Amino acid sequence: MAMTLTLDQILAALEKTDTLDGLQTATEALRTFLGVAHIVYHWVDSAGDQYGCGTYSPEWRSRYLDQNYLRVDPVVSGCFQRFHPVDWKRLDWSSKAARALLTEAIDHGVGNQGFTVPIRGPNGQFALFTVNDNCTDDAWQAFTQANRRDLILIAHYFNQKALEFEPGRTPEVAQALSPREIDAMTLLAIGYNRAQVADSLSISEHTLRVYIESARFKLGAMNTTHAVARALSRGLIVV
Amino acid sequence: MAMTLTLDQILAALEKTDTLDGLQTATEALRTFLGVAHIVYHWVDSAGDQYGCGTYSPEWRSRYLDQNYLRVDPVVSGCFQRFHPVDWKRLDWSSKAARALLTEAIDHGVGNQGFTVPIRGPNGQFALFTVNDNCTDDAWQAFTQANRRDLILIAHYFNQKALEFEPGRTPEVAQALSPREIDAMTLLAIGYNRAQVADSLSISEHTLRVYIESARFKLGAMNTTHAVARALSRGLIVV
DNA sequence: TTCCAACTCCCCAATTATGGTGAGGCCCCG
DNA sequence: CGGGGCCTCACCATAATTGGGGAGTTGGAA
Repeated sequence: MAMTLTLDQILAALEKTDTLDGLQTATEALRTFLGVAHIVYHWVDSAGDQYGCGTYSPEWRSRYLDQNYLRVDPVVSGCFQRFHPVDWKRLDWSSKAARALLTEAIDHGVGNQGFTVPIRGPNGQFALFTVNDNCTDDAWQAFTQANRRDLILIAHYFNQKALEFEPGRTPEVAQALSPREIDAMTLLAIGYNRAQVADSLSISEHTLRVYIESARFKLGAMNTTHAVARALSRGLIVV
Repeated sequence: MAMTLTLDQILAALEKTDTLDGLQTATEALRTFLGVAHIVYHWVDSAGDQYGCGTYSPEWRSRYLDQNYLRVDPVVSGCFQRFHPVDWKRLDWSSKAARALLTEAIDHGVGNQGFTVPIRGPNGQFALFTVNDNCTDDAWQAFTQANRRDLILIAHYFNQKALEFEPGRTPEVAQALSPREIDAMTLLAIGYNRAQVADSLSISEHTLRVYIESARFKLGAMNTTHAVARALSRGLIVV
């Protein structure tokens, strides 16, 4: 079968997709198009849920979830700290857990080469788009250099599509924090206690409490630490 | 002068840029290349700091900063809640302040059409990449449709460059937390109090305290909330 | 104009977190 | 085989946070 698929066609197909299964199909098509072993789109959810579509074997996928490899995967933590796409070779595999993960992944047919594009959306949404293959370093570098831009674009479109499917993504957005609440959360996040925060904001500690409590309410948080964590992971404050 | 500039050349120039002025130059070149009135890259910092390079008039730029228009600009708030690029016409201009802003912007030569790409980086970094022009709706739609992908890519490269200039963005190598410390931080970040965390981990609350304190020490944090915030923003835990 | 959200201030009592100190067992690496 | 990090447990006293009340001002939106 001749290769007639183009990037344009794939992106157009993505735009027309109206089910999650559509993403799965697009992923398969993409693999053929790019000529790599695997393509994975992986949404790392703030609630610890994960959604992904891709071409990894079901065994590996469930193994990854069961073992909570998310916690030790250098691809996840490495990409979380970076903006630009990353070649797996450039990540930190020094920890034993990480090396064990890699070995096991290769055993599951993941391939020895990988390239992952981090993607971020509103409310601290974070996702990964990965391609990988089994080949030499040189071949892989040539591939990633040649396709870098397309991969960035594809990752972008995948995420856009995935966000459209996300249920209840919009309602939470409405609850923005007021300026004072943001101030309070920010100062708490940098380690100030209530007395220090109140002092920094030149308000009474009593007033501060009102802000903290209303922020907690808006964020659906059970306590201050929770509220700050949510504000952070939703990108409402930055430290 | 013939138009010989290509997207490749601009992106290559961006990659070679090694000063902030370089971004300014690239912005100007880009305007010529795309044939629009203005190009602006705008980094919106949560602390209220803003960095931008672009082709808006200095008057408008300082006016925008002085008046703290960031707080009322529908482009900013609208893009903050979206993942995909946005045409200014699709934003919410219903508030009086927003309409006043738009009128004033047009008076300052900003143009009646705009298209903005939101971009997000690690640690909640948020930036905008905007093109705008003075033309009809039809012409503008044709332009944005034709250049959408390039604009996404350019925005991406601009942000990558800008992040490289950011001081202290590649800070001390985050000291890793032990598995138990990660457990503790994670459970605290999802709102559990110490009793609940200890219960979840099936350890005594006394033991838990040891983890929290050692995590706090490793993270250089002043209190639990601070420690959780740091663990989150360093990507050591994902909530 | 009227309403609402945001900002500001206050008390009391109960609950929770923290600081300081100490100690035993386990496993890995040099 | 010893040092170091990790996991586990405990007490005491103090500091900090939280829950549940109530109340007045202001500025923008319907």
